[in-house]
Amino acid sequence: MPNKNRCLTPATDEECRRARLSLQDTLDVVGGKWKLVLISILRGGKLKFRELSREAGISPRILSKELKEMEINGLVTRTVLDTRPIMVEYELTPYSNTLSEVIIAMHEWGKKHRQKMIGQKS
Amino acid sequence: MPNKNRCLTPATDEECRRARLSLQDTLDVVGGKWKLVLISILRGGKLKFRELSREAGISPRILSKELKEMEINGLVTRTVLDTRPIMVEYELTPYSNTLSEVIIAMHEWGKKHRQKMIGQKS
DNA sequence: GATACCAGTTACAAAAAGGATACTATGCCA
DNA sequence: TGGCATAGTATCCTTTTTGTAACTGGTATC
Repeated sequence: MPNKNRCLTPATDEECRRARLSLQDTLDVVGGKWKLVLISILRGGKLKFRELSREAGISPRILSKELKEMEINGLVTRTVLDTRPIMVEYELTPYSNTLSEVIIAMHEWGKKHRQKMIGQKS
Repeated sequence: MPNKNRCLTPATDEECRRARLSLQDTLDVVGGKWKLVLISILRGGKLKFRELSREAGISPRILSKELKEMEINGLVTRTVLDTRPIMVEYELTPYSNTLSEVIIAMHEWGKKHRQKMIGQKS
């Protein structure tokens, strides 16, 4: 029996609207081209600004902007090291681990999708 | 003992690179402002062009473009109904269900993140 | 014939994102 | 003093994305 409202999991239109808002909240925080990629990279351990820039292939200007936003949202910490020359380490916060499921789900899907695409070629 | 490579789950740098590529593949297909939102809406059942436009609050121009890309990627089907005036229904494909985990993970995270943000206000 | 509905498209404008390059400031080393 | 490395910033420009408004074409209705 088909359901009248616009969602499967939620029971009411109101819950449905809220579910969509949640999705959009997530997209506001980790949407865009870089944030999830940066988190994915940092899951391997803290990195310095330059290293991160090289690793991700992202220009310093954009990287700086992304990291600031991620710091505001509590996803990374910024630590200035007392070295010469000064270096800055970026590290994921424990809170960022709550995104694991999202990232892993996207890893998995991308892998399967690529296999599907390759299969279709022949 | 800290690991030398840049990932936790994968064992080698090569696997790590591939994991990141998978993530980026996924972002290529469902990244951007609208695609996951549209899928989320369509999970409640097929909708006509206008309905979808109103429901998502997206202009016809963008909606048309997004739907074309999603059709190419095998995520939605487009069916012209023989009605006056002609209407077109968009429906998720079975393949799009493979994105469930991604969407649900993002729903959940957005919900929790919002609660965290509200908690921090006080 | 005027009006209204549907599914889009077209043309134009605005905004956001991204990239390249050069630059600041600090301090080491030779 | 000059050269190098670090972490960014500043400036300029191009590309991409998004939005608005008007419009096409087909059909029904008043």
